[in-house]
Amino acid sequence: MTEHSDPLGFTHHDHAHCRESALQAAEDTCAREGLSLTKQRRRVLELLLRKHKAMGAYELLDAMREDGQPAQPPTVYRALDFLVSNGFAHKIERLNAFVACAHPGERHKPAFLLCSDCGLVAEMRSQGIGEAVRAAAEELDFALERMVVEAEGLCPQCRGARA
Amino acid sequence: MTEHSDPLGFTHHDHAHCRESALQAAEDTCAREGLSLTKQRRRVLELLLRKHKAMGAYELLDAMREDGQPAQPPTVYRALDFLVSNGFAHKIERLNAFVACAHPGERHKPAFLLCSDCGLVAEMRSQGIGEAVRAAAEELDFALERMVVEAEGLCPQCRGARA
DNA sequence: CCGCCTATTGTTACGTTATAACATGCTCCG
DNA sequence: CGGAGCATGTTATAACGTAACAATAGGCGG
Repeated sequence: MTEHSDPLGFTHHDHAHCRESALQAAEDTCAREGLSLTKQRRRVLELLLRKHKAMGAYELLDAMREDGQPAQPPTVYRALDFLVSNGFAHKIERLNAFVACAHPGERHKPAFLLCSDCGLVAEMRSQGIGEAVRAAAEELDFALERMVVEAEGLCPQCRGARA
Repeated sequence: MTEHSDPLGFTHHDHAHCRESALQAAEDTCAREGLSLTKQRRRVLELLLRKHKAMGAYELLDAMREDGQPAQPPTVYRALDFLVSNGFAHKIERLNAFVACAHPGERHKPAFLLCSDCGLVAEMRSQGIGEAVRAAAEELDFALERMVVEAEGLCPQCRGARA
């Protein structure tokens, strides 16, 4: 296993497990930090985990309607704000979409791989990239607060399919 | 001078000069590669260079209206598509906005610093970050095509102002 | 238990960003 | 000339996101 291991999405994995453990991590963190994982917040997080891909806010709204419990845009955006601020989900700027965090609980600066063919979104653990950005910022006396790193290209499968 | 030198925006610079040279570089590149820097495309590039900051498409439209030559959204988005595809401008995903490229002509994978206080957008030359992303992608057998790197935080000035 | 405070959610309406689809014009070249 | 291909104009609408205010719910001191 390397520092980039487990880029959620490149390999098969126990889906039910990752879903359960992510929810559990969210509950634990909320309990520990006095945050409330309310019904709507939990619902949105479950949807993100269920589909296990990047979803737009309106895609979430569609899913909520299909579940028989429709909601309005502000409801979803508020839930997403909560999830993102607390590290349970991330926004993919390039796609205007959201994914459940693949490493909840760990404090991390996420970096993503986006497949332009199949739409896969994989979250990397990449110490190296975070370090490089931090170093560049420091050299310019820039106080880094957040970083967006999204690499686009072809995932191994799609790359193969084109050969 | 380091590899991160000249992050356009941190230092004073000859504005008229950078504007002229960017336009010249665009013309040269177009001539060399058989692209046409048409009136609308040139207009949008000039506006980006004139304001020398990140501008939204509708901000550009406002400017065009004020110039007495109004245009419609598709016109601007098409010009921006051209400029971005050919490396004369970049999209800042985090801001849904566009900036003129600070290093036109050079083939590069841009990385940006965004000041969350004053709105400054600086384009870094950062070999290091590009390398780190490339390495991470390679390790996962991911065919990197494009990267989005946007570091948010406080620029030196704003950081100082808070001290 | 009650009433109050605060956080969360509901609801309506709207602002901002981006694109589809089709018509028109422009230019280069045979 | 004429048509092919690219660029632009034009209209309409899709997709993404938020402001503002009302209603509700859940915890806590009295």
